[in-house]
Amino acid sequence: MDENQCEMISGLLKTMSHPIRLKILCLLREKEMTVGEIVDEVKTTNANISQHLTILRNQGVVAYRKDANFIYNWISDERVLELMKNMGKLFCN
Amino acid sequence: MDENQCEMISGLLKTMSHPIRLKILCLLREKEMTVGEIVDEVKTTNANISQHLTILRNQGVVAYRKDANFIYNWISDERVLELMKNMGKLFCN
DNA sequence: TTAGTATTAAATAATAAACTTAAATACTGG
DNA sequence: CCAGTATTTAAGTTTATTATTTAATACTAA
Repeated sequence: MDENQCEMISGLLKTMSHPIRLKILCLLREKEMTVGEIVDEVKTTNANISQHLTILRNQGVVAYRKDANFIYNWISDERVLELMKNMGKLFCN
Repeated sequence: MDENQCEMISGLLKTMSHPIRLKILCLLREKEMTVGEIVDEVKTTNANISQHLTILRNQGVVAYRKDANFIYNWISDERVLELMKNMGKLFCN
């Protein structure tokens, strides 16, 4: 883990470390979800979720597609999925 | 990963996500180090390192022992070591 | 085209985290 | 005890992050 990799990973961890964003990633582990569905699961405003989704997208963790009025989101980085799985094993047993 | 676990893990990730703190954890993977040795490796002030070490200790990630004038630090949470190893595998190959 | 739903954007306000500096504490060896 | 080294603490300032509010955009169905 050299200097650049350290920077890169700390950026990723920062993105993942907000409770709302981690919750979103948890939800998206199973299946893709629309913004509205996420709002229903996470206790905050629509605008707030939208902002957190923007951060996740900018980090390259979440991708999205449009369909009619809805925007579907999913975890686009396979490594992040693996990392979540590993954290689950280590800290949730 | 329930609500509480989510909170707990996001706290841990937040602690790990600062570049200086992640660097410190990287250094401590190999062996325990004194504060001064860490300062020599990381480009910032003594006080700054001390503050970051306090955060790592409060999170329960790093433990320390005193020996004469020196304070030796090491990673006390085996799961964090595992997590670092996993991140290395996923993002540094 | 209009009303309605879903989502984003922009600006501000509130909160938290970080760095800097200077002073304090803790220990050692003489 | 004193001088020197290692480390921490506290206070102040700066910077970054988060939440809130309001307005805007994009699409759909009637």
